Amino acid sequence: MIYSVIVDLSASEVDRIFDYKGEGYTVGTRVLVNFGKRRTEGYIIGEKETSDCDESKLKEIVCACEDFPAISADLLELGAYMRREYHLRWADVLRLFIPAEMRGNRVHLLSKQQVSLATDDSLDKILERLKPNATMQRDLVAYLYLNGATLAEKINAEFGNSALRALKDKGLVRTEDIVIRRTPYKDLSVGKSEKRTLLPAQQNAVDTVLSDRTGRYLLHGVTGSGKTEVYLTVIEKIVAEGRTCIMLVPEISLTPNMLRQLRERFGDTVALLHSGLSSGERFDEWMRLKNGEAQIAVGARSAVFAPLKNIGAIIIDEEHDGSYISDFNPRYSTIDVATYRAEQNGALLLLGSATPSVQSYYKAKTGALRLIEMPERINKHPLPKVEIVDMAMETRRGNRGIFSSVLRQRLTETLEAGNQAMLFLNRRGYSSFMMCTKCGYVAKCEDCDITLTVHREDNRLKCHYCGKQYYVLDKCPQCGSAAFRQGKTGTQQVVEMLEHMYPGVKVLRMDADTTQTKESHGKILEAFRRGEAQILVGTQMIAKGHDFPKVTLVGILDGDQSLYRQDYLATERTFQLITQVAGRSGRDKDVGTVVLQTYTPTHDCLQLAARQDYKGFYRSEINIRKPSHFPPFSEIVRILYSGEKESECIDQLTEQYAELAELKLKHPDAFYYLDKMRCPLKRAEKKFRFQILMKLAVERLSEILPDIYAVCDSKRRSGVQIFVERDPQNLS
DNA sequence: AGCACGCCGACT
DNA sequence: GTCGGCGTGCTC
Repeated sequence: MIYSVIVDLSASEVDRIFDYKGEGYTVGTRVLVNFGKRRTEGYIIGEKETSDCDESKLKEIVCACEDFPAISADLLELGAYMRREYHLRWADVLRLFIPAEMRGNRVHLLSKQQVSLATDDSLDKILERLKPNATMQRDLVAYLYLNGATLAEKINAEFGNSALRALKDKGLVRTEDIVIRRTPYKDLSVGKSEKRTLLPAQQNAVDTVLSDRTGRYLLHGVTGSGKTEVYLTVIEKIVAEGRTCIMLVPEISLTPNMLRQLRERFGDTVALLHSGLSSGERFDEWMRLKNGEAQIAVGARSAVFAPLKNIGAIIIDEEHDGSYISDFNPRYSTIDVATYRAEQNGALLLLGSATPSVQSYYKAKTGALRLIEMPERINKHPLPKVEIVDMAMETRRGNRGIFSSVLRQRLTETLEAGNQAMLFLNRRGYSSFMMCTKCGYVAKCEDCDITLTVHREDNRLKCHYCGKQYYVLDKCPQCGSAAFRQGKTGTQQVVEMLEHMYPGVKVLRMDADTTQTKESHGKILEAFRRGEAQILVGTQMIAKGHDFPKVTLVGILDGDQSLYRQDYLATERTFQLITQVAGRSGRDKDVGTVVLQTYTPTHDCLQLAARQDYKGFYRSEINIRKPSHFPPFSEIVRILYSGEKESECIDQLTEQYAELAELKLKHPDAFYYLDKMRCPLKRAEKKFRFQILMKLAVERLSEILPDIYAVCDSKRRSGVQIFVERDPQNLS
């Protein structure tokens, strides 16, 4: 038999099928092959009787890496789809489908010795066969009789190795190897599963979703409306029918909470998949899904590739979240992948959000998704009251600080009432830049076109793009002056200011700097939940999903910040962020307050976010995007060129741009827009950056995309990296 | 991606 | 004279 093999090398030159000879392999199996002068792993993606190339040239497959096909037929099919849609390499796609450490044989099943009695005789009968003074042996036998099979390591620790050996020699006990499953969050406290009654809105949502088991749904429910309960009930029904489910949450820090709720309900049939697990845990959880021990996969975006058969439901919580679109190779949209898998398996797809992406809501409006609404909070808790504070006014009144007088007052009230506050500022570090007041010099990274951020803790300047660190300047390298002005306040400085303003009040900070170790995330959140601090200061990452009953005040220090993004998603991201952050306030019985500080208090987006008026926001946004042909009325495609030599990048771009211009001439109605330019981020990690941007007609996309991808592959020069992105989320 | 082959500068 | 730089080409 001839097998089509993809070698596990990520390079465009070898991104094609190589034929090998072999007997008795199954498609989807990972194999070892001799390739050129060396040996590498590969994936069998097909089999055939004859090869297109000279069969005498074909080598023999060395052996299989595992004794089962690691990749199922439908995942191979998904891989082919992703390769076509996103212009990815086979190897990069296939790697998504297996635990990383399976490659190179770096992870194995963990097996341990287990000790058990070798006879069914009664305890007295066994003890008769032992000498009265063999106390250790007698104790051990009694222990095994009472506790059943026990791990050898435990027996050895408690009874010693010689007693065990003696009993084994007598044939009274036996040892055997058993497979130990490494379980993530083993000691997560799991409560009793109580049968909850659904509220009418929840029941209605569940009924609608289950009315068509192959439907596509968008569940639009305000924060606190009880979407999770809807997900759990749907999963319960689907699993009861013998089918499997995938439940996705936007980021790793949210998985423990979802895992707890799933385990309460479904116990061991839940497996967790995300990149934060240890390699052993990830492998074992993957194996449990693969061999059917677990039927429910929960995790961040990569869990969409869970090795499940007969999928009945794929649920994506907080579907608008940017983390569902991977930002670098292999780049894909989790929602698209989920849609494909749902289609393949005849499963239902359920997207949920309090602030759906404009894209998804548009799909709901035009019929591609069925819209389900839950407009009220559980128990009719009112949404938090949002006060917009005009910071320009504050400045005129002489307050140049980062806290408005309103926020200070609310903060004081909150602390006096014994409640907690969260302050949100999407800028980490101490201050955003260091600038010479004499000549205007601003410290920048040597390798990137990025302004360096001041970090006080270790007194360094850091590049937030590549992470490179520099000593803090004592004099200006340009003019020698020692007079510096510092840029906008970051989270570190906010904490310092708060500690000064409220002596004795404990403040916690959560941002990329304080969450570098694996568990620090959870630890900070737990400490805050337990009330060990009264104020939590943080970036993006405090905005999502976490429930803090004692938080009654949320302060958004710089509500404008994400509006300054120079792309069409700026408003959408700002609206989502503010609504999400505001949703953290007043989740218990107290009415929450949100103080939103801004220099543009009349901006539509902020006004609508303050009223939590999603539909108003959607209407205003769609009215802007339609005439200007922005998504969902087009699809943006970007080709990014980067390389250390500026001229090589320009040459490569120019050549391919000419081909695209020709393509546009041939299909004028497929292009709304085509242009080339330097990227706003001119240089990153020593590489210059240029881009071609296109806005394409959605209905012509499937026809024109292969041509565009072909252009990306043509006339390639070494030294220039080319990266194509559909629907880029940031255009830096 | 790797590893070979192949043609030009500074050294035991 | 050679050792070794990395440019181009190939891998079933």
